[in-house]
Amino acid sequence: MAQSDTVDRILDAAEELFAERGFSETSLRMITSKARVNLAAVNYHFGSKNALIHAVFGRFLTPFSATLGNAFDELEASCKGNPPTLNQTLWALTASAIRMPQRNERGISIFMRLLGLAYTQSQGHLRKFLEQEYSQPFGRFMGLLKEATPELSAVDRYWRIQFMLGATAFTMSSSDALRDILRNKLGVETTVQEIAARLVPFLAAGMQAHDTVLVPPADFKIPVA
Amino acid sequence: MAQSDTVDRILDAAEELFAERGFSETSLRMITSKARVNLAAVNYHFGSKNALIHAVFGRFLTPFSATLGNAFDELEASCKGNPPTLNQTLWALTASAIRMPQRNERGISIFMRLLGLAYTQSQGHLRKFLEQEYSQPFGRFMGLLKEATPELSAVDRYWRIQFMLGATAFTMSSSDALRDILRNKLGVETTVQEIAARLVPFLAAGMQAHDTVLVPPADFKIPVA
DNA sequence: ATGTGCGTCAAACGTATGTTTCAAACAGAC
DNA sequence: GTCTGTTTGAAACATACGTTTGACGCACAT
Repeated sequence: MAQSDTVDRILDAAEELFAERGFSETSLRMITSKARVNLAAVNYHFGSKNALIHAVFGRFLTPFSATLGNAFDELEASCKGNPPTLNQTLWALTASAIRMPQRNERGISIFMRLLGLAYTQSQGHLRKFLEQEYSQPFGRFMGLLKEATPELSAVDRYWRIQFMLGATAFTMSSSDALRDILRNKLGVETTVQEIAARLVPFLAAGMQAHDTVLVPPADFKIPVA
Repeated sequence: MAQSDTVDRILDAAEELFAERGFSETSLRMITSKARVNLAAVNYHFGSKNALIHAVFGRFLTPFSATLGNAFDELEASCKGNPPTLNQTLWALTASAIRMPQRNERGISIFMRLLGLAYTQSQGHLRKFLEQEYSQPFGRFMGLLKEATPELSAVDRYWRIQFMLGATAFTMSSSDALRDILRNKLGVETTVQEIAARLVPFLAAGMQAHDTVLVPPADFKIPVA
């Protein structure tokens, strides 16, 4: 019943509202009234709205990057010197995300949506915070991708990684809405696990595509690598 | 020197600022001062900020959807009854986007970034506007995709289309920044055409991936379709 | 010349935001 | 019980926002 109650209630409410509506579109008054907490509590406990945003990310990103590090350790150990394959690397990441202890059943959606927003919304302070706080696991993931796709040129790999990030961040950032559409249109229920299970093969196939350019329009200049 | 000047200056400034910073993060005062126009001009000419956002989209989406319609017409005519292939369909879309008359050299980047924002930011009014205004070309594109991938289940196709949209919108929406990084890191210059030439094979390969799930972690439940 | 309609302008409106203030309530140590 | 540092409470702060207002200037038809 000490501070923890207020702090956690604020973080819970903020997390949910940010995921629903974005950062600029969520006011402190929405957060504090959802958390049933006084308005001043946010600035008292966190200092500012931006610091609250950082705290929301830190709360799940710190344990996640630890989990991810362990997953990569296990993966590399089980490969005994050989570099992990692309599929293994992607699955290690995906499984780590999905296995994170959830505060509630929507935890994974919220997690993903927040990451997507972080990447998409141009909140400069957030990107800076994430870069200097979590560059290590990100760099390790990149290194594994490089080892898993030695046949790609650096430029090709760079762009394809961007494509993967895009497909993932974008899909996850609106996964709730997309699930709703699918339910109404085809009457199908979908879990985040199922989305991930469909996403990984898509990414792997794209990452390993042969670079042949098929049937471009006649007047469309194909650049040479 | 009539109204057109003011209206277009507002649209130009708004387009650029929206693409840079998003919708909520761009105030009317930023727009009008960049356009060197009186604050009240926006509400006078457009009625509201939301209507201005719609106008920005309409200005390039209306000619684009016409161009795209023609491209699809040509493509279907050249196929004489056979449905166009996935590659042909993707190239028709890509080439139409690239061939659009540009207001300046960054036109295509701005175009793509705005589309990405429209998809990502939870601006309800924008989504509604786009749906009721441009559902026809979008639906036609979806139909072509369906004919080009008859082997996919409806659910698989739905998700893979979302993945494609994500990779495209996301990459294009930050293509300026990504190009800068590539220039600084590898000393390589990149055009939007080159990005497209790399993106299309990636998308096509992902779209046609075999749905085999390789090397999932032992305790990761693979959902069955 | 004169009135009419359209576009511009500076100023203000009401509302909502993030943040600050300061008194009251509370905890635990002595 | 009293003191001390921490946490809450209601209220106000200054600022920024989208929008509205009414006066003003200017073209052009009468």
